[in-house]
Amino acid sequence: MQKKIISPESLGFALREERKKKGLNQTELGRPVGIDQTTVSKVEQGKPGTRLDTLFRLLSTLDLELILQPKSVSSSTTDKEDW
Amino acid sequence: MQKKIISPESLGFALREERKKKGLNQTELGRPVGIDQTTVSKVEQGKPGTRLDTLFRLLSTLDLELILQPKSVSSSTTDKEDW
DNA sequence: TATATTTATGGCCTAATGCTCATATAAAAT
DNA sequence: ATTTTATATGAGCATTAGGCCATAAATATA
Repeated sequence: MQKKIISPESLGFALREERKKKGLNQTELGRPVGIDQTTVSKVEQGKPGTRLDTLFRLLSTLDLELILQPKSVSSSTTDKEDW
Repeated sequence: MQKKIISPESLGFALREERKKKGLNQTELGRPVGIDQTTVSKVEQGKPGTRLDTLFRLLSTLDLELILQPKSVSSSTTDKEDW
């Protein structure tokens, strides 16, 4: 249902999962927001230099949002079989 | 308690609030993680080009984490008087 | 109001993003 | 096995982040 993001790597991994869940390839994910396939690839691999605007554009295509909260307020499940 | 982040601007704004809440100035926030005051300033102003690694380093100083979730699952309060 | 502290800007510099195109590698399908 | 599709990687190029230094502008405090 929700996924804790603590690094560029975990972000990339979560994004990839969501993309697949939506049945998109990297090209289809990036195209509507003007992001190249090569860039999507790097983001999903967790390149730390990825820029915020790139991230937010991908999030909009995936209908995802970020929540900022104090560390470990997340009760919820053990992180498997989420959304 | 938690804050919805939909853009670099809202992120910057939220970070600034948290920093102040912790009684830190921009220099003190960035120093432990090797980030310059000028950079912190730009992040808080919502520069879209801010890099992910910069963000995560600031988050660690502030003891904050990001949650990735489908759009508007957030029930919670109307966004005033949060954490 | 004067002084101190904090934040915003600008220049200079190096390194890295992200784009386009091309291609290698991997995975999937026939 | 062969062909298609998807992902990863590399080169060249323009743009920019972010460090450092200096300083202007804005806030806070005496």
